[in-house]
Amino acid sequence: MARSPKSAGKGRKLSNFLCFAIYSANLAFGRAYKPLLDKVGLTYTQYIALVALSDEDEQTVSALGEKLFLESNTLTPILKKLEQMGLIKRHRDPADERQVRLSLTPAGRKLIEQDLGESLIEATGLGDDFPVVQKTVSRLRDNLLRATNIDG
Amino acid sequence: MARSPKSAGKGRKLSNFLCFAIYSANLAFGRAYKPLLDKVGLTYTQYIALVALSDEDEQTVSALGEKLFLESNTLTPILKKLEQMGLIKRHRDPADERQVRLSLTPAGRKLIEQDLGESLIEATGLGDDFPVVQKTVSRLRDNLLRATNIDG
DNA sequence: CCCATATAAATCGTATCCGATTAAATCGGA
DNA sequence: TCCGATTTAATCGGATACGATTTATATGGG
Repeated sequence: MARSPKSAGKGRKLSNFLCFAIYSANLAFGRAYKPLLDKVGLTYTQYIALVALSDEDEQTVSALGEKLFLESNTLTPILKKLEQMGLIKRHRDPADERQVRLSLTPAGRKLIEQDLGESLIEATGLGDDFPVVQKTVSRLRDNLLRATNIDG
Repeated sequence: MARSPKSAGKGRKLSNFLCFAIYSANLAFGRAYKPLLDKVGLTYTQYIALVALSDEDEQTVSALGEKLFLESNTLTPILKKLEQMGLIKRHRDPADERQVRLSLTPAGRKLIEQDLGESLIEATGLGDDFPVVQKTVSRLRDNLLRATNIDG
């Protein structure tokens, strides 16, 4: 919850914390997606996982985790649910039985191709700044993770 | 997970989704704070709640919820934990027994005044852009919530 | 005064996150 | 070859989020 360097003295206010802006913006995105995702019976995280899986067939759980910044403890239950819903297939890699390979089913691919959330671009109110903000926040994330892993 | 308007055709890639940038940046902040907060025995959300409580004494749960964009279903367990740790006091308002009033204890205030997370400002790698990004993301959040509540 | 309505907080069930541990499979050096 | 170290998922427990419901209190019209 690092604060703005500007507010040095007393103002320990939430509104000056970048981490709170990110935290609350994440909640807001989840709520904005909710009505859209309810229609197809997906949660926010399930949808993000599906998008990442649409990128490439036969990914392992670890590879998916690297894209999503998550690990098997979080992903395994979500992936089992997606499989149970008929949106993905999971199977052990015959060449290395430790790994589980993941692929979208036709139903899963069809769902992703609907481009849910396209309608939310306008709701961000960012206009032409949209790609700039996206890149800035991604860089912020990468910087934080790098700093955390070096001296954490 | 609204995508950049630029990537119209095939690129349904996670890296083009603003909501994923926010989602993953939030995870990154949580991980960056973890070692700092572990030292004082707090979780990320508990810390955010404490900062919001330091703003004003005798807030109600609802008022705190408006600042944090959370409701009593999420806050009550967190507040009970903070009380149990001796960092806040909770008591029913005698003038309206439905409401619970919240205040930091001296221990709670002392903890907040340590300015944990100050060290993370540099880790964001944003430099002078820090306050700009903070305001942009806050505006994004407010726009999303407004759009969600109007036609959601 | 009485009760229907409204409001505030708490409770409950489901779905994430995450640290720590476990189980199974693979790998590598003696 | 054999066994310890490593790797990959999965499991488990604690702490959020959140929709839906419940409980307790307050309010207002008749």
